[in-house]
Amino acid sequence: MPESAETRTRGPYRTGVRRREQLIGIAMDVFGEHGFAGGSLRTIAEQAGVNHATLIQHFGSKEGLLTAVLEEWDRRTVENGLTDISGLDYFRRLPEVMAAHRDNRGLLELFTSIAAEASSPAHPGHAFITRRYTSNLATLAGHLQEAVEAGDIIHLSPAQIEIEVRLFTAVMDGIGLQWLLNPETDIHASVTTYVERAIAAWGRL
Amino acid sequence: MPESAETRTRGPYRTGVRRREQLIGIAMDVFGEHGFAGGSLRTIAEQAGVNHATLIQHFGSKEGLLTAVLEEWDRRTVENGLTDISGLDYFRRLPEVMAAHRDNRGLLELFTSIAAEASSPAHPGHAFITRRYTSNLATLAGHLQEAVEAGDIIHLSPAQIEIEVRLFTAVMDGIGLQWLLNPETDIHASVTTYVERAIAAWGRL
DNA sequence: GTCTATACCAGGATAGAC
DNA sequence: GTCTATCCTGGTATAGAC
Repeated sequence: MPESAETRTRGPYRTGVRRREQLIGIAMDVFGEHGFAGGSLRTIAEQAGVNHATLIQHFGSKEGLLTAVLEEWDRRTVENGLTDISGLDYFRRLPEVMAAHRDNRGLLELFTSIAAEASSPAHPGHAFITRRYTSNLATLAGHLQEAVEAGDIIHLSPAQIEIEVRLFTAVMDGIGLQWLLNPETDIHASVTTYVERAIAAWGRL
Repeated sequence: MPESAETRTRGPYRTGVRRREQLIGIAMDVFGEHGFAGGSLRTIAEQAGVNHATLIQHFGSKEGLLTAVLEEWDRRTVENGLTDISGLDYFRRLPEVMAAHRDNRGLLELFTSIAAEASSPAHPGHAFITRRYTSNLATLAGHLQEAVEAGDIIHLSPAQIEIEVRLFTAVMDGIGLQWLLNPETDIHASVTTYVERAIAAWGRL
């Protein structure tokens, strides 16, 4: 096509970017419902109205699609607030964050099943998941340390802090799973009970 | 042990029963490592030295094999003690039960990934998992109610009891997952901290 | 740059032979 | 009981159409 002098950046790849987002969204649903290994490229492609080869074309492989989905999930959940909250308030807000999963069941299904599936080091998502957990635990530990330094709670050793943030994470993961298994589960009540009890314990440990 | 010579239990299915147990054991490892969808019948069959069609013959389908594996897992974990323990002592023993997972990583991997994957009602293991959770929650609730009636702890409403047993279950599931992702995780320390804190709270809620 | 058609191989399931 | 042969689905790779 070497003829026109003015090569405008006319939108050919707008379609591609949009298509990519659409495919990631659908893949999120399918992986969420059937797990990574259980959700097929052909199913995702069919729901998107494209050929399954298009998925490979865009993401290189099924694993590449998974990575894209996990990154999108990461982006969405990190953005969901709590950026300007710190110290004890961060923990006090967690019940709301958890309750928000009610509106994103697919996302929670996806992350829960991938997290469990990727516990095996051979899984394509293993690195992503371990990084995510390490980072989350560190964030929580930072806020807890901050609360200690602000004098809001008693002193906690690094080992104690690690135990505390692991328990918080466990409660959120575990209650999330129970809600997936039984939507009658009252996420907010359980997590609130835990948060209040933990903060009370930190005051008189 | 001589028994009635009348019972026509001739040898042929001794092999079958033993083979079946062997296959379940291998399937447990493979599913534990690659997940249900990720572990192939051919891999399991190869490790057992039989043809993959033999697996279908014994268990009807891959799903049937999964069910057999889950039931075996159920049998093993239910049997692992705690049958004659009740009330508050039941909760005090949970850290040991959790710590025992260290010797059965494959089983914990299997159950954790299936539990998450099976949160979707369409999954073959959904019925098993929801039944298991319902039953476990009921068992825990029974022991907690017993502790209330024995006067070991303050009165708890049914709603409060549900919250408490869900939190216990969440902690065990969540800490188990974190240990799978990072074997350095100190399961016993975390769960012990939680148990002590919960029991303390039940004394002065 | 985006998409399709097609071929290839692994894996689940079935039927029938030994 | 176990195997072989066969069928269908699904992940991957390539060629070529717009």
